[in-house]
Amino acid sequence: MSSPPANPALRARYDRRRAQVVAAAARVFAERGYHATSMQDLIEATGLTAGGLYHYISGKDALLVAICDELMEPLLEQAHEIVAEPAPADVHLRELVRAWVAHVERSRDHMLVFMQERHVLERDPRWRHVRRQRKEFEELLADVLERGEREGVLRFADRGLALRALLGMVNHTPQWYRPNGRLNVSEIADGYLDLLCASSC
Amino acid sequence: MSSPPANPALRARYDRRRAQVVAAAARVFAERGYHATSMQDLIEATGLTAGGLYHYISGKDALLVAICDELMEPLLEQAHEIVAEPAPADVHLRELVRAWVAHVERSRDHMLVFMQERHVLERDPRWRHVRRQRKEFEELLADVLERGEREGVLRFADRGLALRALLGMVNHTPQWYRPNGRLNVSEIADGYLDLLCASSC
DNA sequence: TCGAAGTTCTAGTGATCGTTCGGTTTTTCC
DNA sequence: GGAAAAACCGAACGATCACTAGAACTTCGA
Repeated sequence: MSSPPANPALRARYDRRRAQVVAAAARVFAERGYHATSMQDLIEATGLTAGGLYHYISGKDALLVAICDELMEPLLEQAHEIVAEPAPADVHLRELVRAWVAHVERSRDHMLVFMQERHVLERDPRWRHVRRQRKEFEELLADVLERGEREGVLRFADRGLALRALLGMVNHTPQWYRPNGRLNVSEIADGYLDLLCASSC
Repeated sequence: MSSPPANPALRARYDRRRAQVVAAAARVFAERGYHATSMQDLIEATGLTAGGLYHYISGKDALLVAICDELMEPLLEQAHEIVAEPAPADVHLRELVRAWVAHVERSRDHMLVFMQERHVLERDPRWRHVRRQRKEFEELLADVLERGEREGVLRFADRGLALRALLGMVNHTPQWYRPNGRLNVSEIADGYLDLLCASSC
């Protein structure tokens, strides 16, 4: 991989092209899996050749990191904005889940890759920051659930299990969600919330 | 791979050894992922050598199929026994989820592999029967939910979404479940059911 | 129009992949 | 104890893997 161009205008074009490469990689990784995808597959998906592809990335694993970053950074930023607003915990929870499920629509491939290659990310020390992002999001959720009970606006038979169930439900969504399906993303998010706190909120 | 011994006693020993090989493969696949695991990894995990390993399996993919079969066949059998008993649908559902979650404890590695390599199984025509088994189990669950509403013992805001949520919750369980953890498998199963039908059963 | 910067291509590299096969050791059974 | 069956070994095989070097082409500013 060469360094990106210094000229700002050219840099913008470089970034745009690189984003196309990452998006194509996300599509193929989501379909075939990261390890099952060869550079040849990526070459065909991008329309480039080997050398051209390596002009934009340092290696196959850099693509995986880029995909995870593109997923988690905007989600985390959005999440922090939500909980920064003064509001009761149940409102925060609803907005968090809606933003999260909305990501299924916006970045379905990214989420599928992130879930599918979880074990890769969990083990490699190079990808500690991806692990930290996931952990940060889950802790943010856990805090909201805990605060909800303290504020009296949420109640769970078992808060820990409720968190795990929520993570399971939402993270499983990209496996079956189809655009123009029967339910849109806010209906799905609200449906999950109804299940999670049918007895409280 | 050579054919298994004809002699029944020797055949039993052969099968036992082969089961050990499959179990070792499940452990490594669950940790590293199917494609990321090399035959060298499996050789080290089994304590055999390349030739010895291929005495029991026809190839790497046969191990994946064996793992999925070991998971789905007993689960499906158990599920059919449960719904064959005369009982209301809510009872069937509870027993189904309990049996299912119990599989997390019994075959955690198998479940992790089955979930992680879902995309492999979904695409390859050789593994149609594994897909059919998964589909059969999900349809069995769907039938119980539908019957529960018809019988008036279950009620869901959205039955389709409830099924998807249940699949997400349970299939996500092996990601966080630890033996000797705070909750045992029936507590987990009942917790899921409380979430799923807090307003009905 | 010319040189520089940026982009893409071609033709490979060594390493590692899953797998094979002839041979050796161990076990079984009469 | 001896022959046959079974279990296991390990040095290879060809294929494919991720990746690279260097040249060719394109785009851009002056």
